This record gives sequence, C-alpha cells and structure tokens, in this order.
Amino acid sequence: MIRETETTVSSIRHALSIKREDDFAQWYQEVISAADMAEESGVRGCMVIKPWGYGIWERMQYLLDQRIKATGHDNVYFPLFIPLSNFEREAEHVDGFAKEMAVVTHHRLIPGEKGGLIPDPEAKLEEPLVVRPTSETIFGDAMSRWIQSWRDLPLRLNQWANVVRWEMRTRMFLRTSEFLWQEGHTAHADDIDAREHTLRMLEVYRSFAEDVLAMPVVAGEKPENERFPGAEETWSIEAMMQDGKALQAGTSHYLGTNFSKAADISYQDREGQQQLCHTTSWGVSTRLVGGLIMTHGDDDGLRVPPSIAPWQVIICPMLRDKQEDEALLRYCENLRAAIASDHVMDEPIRVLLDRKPGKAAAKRWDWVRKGAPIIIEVGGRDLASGTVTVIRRDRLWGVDGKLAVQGPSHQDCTASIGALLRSIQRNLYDRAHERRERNIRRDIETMEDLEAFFSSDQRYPGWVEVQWSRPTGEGLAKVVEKLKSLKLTFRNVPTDAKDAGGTCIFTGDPAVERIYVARAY
RNA sequence: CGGGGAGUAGCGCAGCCUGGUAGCGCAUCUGUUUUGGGAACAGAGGGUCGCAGGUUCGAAUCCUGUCUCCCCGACCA
Repeated sequence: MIRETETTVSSIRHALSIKREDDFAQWYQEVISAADMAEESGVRGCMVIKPWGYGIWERMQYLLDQRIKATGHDNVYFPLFIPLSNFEREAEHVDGFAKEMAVVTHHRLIPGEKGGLIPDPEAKLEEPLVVRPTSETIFGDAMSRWIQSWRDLPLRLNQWANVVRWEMRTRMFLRTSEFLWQEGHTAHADDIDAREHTLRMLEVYRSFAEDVLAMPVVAGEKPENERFPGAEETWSIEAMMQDGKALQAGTSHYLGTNFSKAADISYQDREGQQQLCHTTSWGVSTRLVGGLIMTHGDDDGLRVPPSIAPWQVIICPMLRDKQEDEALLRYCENLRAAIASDHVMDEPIRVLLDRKPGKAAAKRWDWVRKGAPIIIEVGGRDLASGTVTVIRRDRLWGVDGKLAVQGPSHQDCTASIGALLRSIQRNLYDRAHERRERNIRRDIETMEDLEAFFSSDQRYPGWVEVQWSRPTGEGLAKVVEKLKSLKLTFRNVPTDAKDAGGTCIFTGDPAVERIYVARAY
C-alpha cells in the first residue's frame, strides 16, 4: 500500500537510508532524527523535542487553541501534582491508571552513605502526590467549589499541560512516559447537553485533523472495552498510518455523573433542587506529531502540511563565499519580503531566508528531510535572469527520477506561492485519503474471511469494516479475546457509516451497526 | 514486566572471543581546485569505549550490578 508511484525509476537516491516498505518502524525513527525533530533524553521513555518538532507542536497548539476558545472554553492551569486521596475517589479511574503512575514521596535530598544524594527519610510526605496522568479528579475538585447554581453552567475549561503515564513500552511521540497535551473538562446541567458537547468537541478534532493536519480520520464511538476509565461513552478519531495500522488521534468522553458523584459536582436547578452535573473530557496530544509523520512522511523524510509548517517556504541562496553573494542575498531578501507580505489560509506566509553559510545542496536536503513544503533555490543564474528555482516537497521527484524543479520568474513565484501552498495542503490530504480508502475492506462477512485477510502475507493489511451486534460484558470479552489472537482491535463505530442490514460477524446475531477492526498503535 | 539484540567521536560501524598506545567511513574545521543540482584532493580537530564496582602490573576487551535504546510479547485514555 505504501508505494506512491510518481516515477518508475527505482534508482533514485533518497534522503533517508531506510524505506517505508522495508522496515516501517525503523523508518519512523529515522524520520525523527533526520528531520531533527526530537532525540532521546536519557530518562526512560522521555524525549527532548527539538525546534522543528516543537515548532510543529506549537502550530498545532496555536490553531487548536483558537478552535477550543471559539467553542466557548477558557484556558486554566492546574497543578502537576495531585494528592493521592484526591486521585483515589473514582474507582474505575483508579483501576485504569494505578498501574502507570509516577509518585512523589519525599521533598528533600541528603548525602547518601556511598556518596551522591538520597531522599531524606525524615522528609517523607505525609500524603504522597501523584504526577497527573490526566486531571479529571483535580478539575472535579475545583468544579465542585466553582459551581453553585444552574447559572454557572455549562462550565467549559481547557488546559495545556504535560502528563505522565509510566508506559511499559514507549515510542517517540506515539507513546512517551511524559507527553504534552490539551485536556478539556466541562460540566453541564444534564446529559443531553453534555453528550452534545462530547460530540461537538469530537467534531472540532475531526475538522482539525483533516483541515489542518491533512490527516483523514474516522470519527466514531469506542466499544465498551476501549472506554476511558470512568467514562460512560468514549469517542475517538482514528487515522490510518502508512503501514495500515490505526492510530487513535484524539478522544472525547461523556463521563456521565461518575466524577460528579465522586467529587460532588452539583448545582441548584431552577426549582431549587440539588442536581449532579454531567461532565465531559477530551484531549489530543503530541501523539499527533507521530501521526503526522506516519501519514505524510515518505522515503525522503517528513512532509509537513503548509498549515502547520513552522516555515512554509525556505529560500536557499547558493552562496559562494564571494563578493557576488551580496547581490544574491539582496535579491533573496527582496523575494522573502515579497512573499512574507502575502497571506494564505488567513495568516501571513511564513518564509525563511536561510542565510546559514554552507553548500546549497546540503541545505536543500536538510529542508527536504524536515519536510518544508516549498524550497526555493536561488543562484547567480537566477539573479541574472530574474528567475528562481522552486521545489515542492509533496512532489519531489519527476517521472525521469530527477528532482522536479520549476523556474518561474521572481514575480510569478511571488504571485503564485499562496496558491501553491494551498495546492500542497490539498494534495497531501487527497493522497492520504485515497490511500486510506484503498485500504479499507467493507465486504468481509465471515470470521474465516477476516482471519484469512489478516493472516495473509501482505505486510500492511489496512482496516476492515464489519457488521456486528454490539455484544457487551462476557460476550464482548470473548470477541475481544478472539481478535487479540489475530493482533486485532476494535477501533470505533463510525458515525457516518451506512446502516447495518446483515448478521454479526462474531455472534451470528442480527447486526446493529458497523465497526472498524484493525491493528493499532 | 518476560524473551532476544544493542550502547565505542555528531551519525553509521570495526575492535572484545585470545586483556598491552582506541580505529574506519560519513559529517565537521583549514587550505587548494571546483561551481546549478547530494564536488575533488590534501591536512587537521574531536573519545574518561553508557555508568558503577570487581579481577589484574595493566580492562573497550574478563566478572558483577545498574541505566538507556531497539525488536517480539504482555500492558496501554
């Protein structure tokens, strides 16, 4: 599924040493280091996010934050540490997270007997503090104080923060011990309003993923066994990576009154009665950066969609360390200013004149690996003829197996750059969408066929949409067990699927809906 | 957390079995020649061999412990 045939030339010298189709996991790691996005930190499961990786995250933050505010939320900041007793209040929640908590037990270090420092046994905390893995309980505590009457509702809050989950197995951006995210927490007067809000935020995520990240997703409800600990309903957006696996790219939970009961989040209604609030929570994380890599990356590195590229256009002067550089730089600066004064997607175009000394070729490949959408090279010949050399990152190679370059005039380049950026954004989405649709099977009706499909020797099988009867409890557990033996998971029940008219592939009962089955990250 | 692999210059690796001056390629720096599609030649800089103990006259090499990374599993909003 991975090859995107733009050229039949197989001798292209790609910018990465590992191809997607040869070893997807290794390729993923090479993109991160080759694009200079992040590196290992020495602390288990934690990474240092470098300027290019963090710049992409900052763009995501900036654009999503606008959408969160536009839907009526205010940002707040809660503490990193949660008192253990506070965290313990919601039973299912505890069950879900207890196994992966970081705990602070001391507040002072003293010299140890063998040198170095050890926690001072005299300085043990009366009550341990857990490092937040998520903040439902501590938000609940505040909400119970902040909400008195129906006039205080709905209460819509959001915070940008780091959280810690001590995962057994980590992968950069996809599953790290510490990660950055946004968590929204809202309280509503009744279940109707809260459920509506859960879906509203799911839709914010869907459009953000598709319109901004150019990452097609399926929005839908998670089955019972995949619910967030303490939630009544969990909804997700799921994206297909280039190896056919599913990535849960965002979740939105209707929490019912579970956390309200635990923290006493209640209000006085119009009739003067005390009522429990219905709450929601929802989040996306730096995992989106991983999703971006596995959606748009190719054998030459990352390809960043223009809307979130920290720099959308890079101008690389071909410097020679000579007198003539001065004129070349003036020409480039002029180009930069002209492009920067233009707008695309409601923002000024972000264009960088790369003045770093060095060979143009080396700089070009650096930016190719980073995935800057447009690279403009300018040399003495361009200067003389009033032209520039344009490379678009989403279509790097021509049919002849050589770099596809165009040579418009300075003026035409400036005038057309906005349209080119829009075109790249659309092209990345279209490619990803087409690839996903090509790799979803909707015609599998028996367990035998399902098994055969996923045990065939194709390495990247994609997703299967099946009809099912939505079993619960024991019945569901049995099905989940069966899928597990095939390394498969349920992803979600898509909101926009056709009605089910057949029989459940797992139970043989009449089907009630359709659900995606896939391997997952 | 179980099984397997690995950690030596910024990156990729050799050296380890059989202990004795720490090497190679790429990258970097300097110089010369090149100059529009990932330049060539010459020279140079860069390492407490993941960390901590131990054995030894002597440890990258042998032993013990520990940390981190990768793969497979278990786990995972």
